[in-house]
Amino acid sequence: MRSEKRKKLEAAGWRIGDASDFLELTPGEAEFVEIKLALARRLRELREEHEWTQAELARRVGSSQSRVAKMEAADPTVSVDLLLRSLLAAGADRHEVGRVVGARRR
Amino acid sequence: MRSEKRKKLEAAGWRIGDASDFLELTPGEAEFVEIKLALARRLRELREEHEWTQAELARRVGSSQSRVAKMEAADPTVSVDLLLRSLLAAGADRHEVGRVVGARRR
DNA sequence: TGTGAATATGTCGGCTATGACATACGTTAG
DNA sequence: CTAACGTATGTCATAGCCGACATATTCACA
Repeated sequence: MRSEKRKKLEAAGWRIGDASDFLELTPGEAEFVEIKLALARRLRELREEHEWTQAELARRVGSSQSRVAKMEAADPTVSVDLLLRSLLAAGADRHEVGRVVGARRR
Repeated sequence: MRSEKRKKLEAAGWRIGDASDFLELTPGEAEFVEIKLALARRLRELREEHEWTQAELARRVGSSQSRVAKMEAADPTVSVDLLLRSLLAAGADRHEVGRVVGARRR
């Protein structure tokens, strides 16, 4: 499996091979990336709990299978807005989203 | 003061006078708007606690005074991404953001 | 092995959120 | 009153996210 560090850097919009491999994120940037990762993980969990395909979730959200795949991968082109809307469409409520955002590593 | 109902509709991207005055939001849409409003409220609180002007916060976020004003007003053109980044730049951590997102009316 | 379903990845035109700027409004002090 | 400061509102060009689509990859099962 790919390293957590690498995953976070890619979620932050970086690509391996960039000179930025050695750059650090500010605390705020790091927190932002972790929040996105947590939302993405929970989205996949919820989808699987419902036994929906990505295409099925996409239909419910009004999006596409490829974008759902990118959401679950915390792709840098995916906004928190879309992750949030998708989580809510997948049945999460405010309280659960807050729990996901605030939780330390699962 | 403007009614809460109206504030939510405007945050959802609607304008008074629209025929959509009578439309309802789906539960997910309503939750989404409430989350945005909660984040916006907390951002203003944090800024005021620091005794920063909107311009000062804008400088720290890398944005502009007008956009900070729009954030705090939960303007429909501001993303949750930007609200999140701003909250983190204002000193909130993951846990606090989660608390804000998940909390019922303040 | 092959074959189909699910998921991942890459790309693209269109739309939207963005920072910047101008300017209006509100408040407080002189 | 006026001036200074903070905040609100409107507009604009551009960057970035969007759904959609094509295609590659992975997986399950026979």
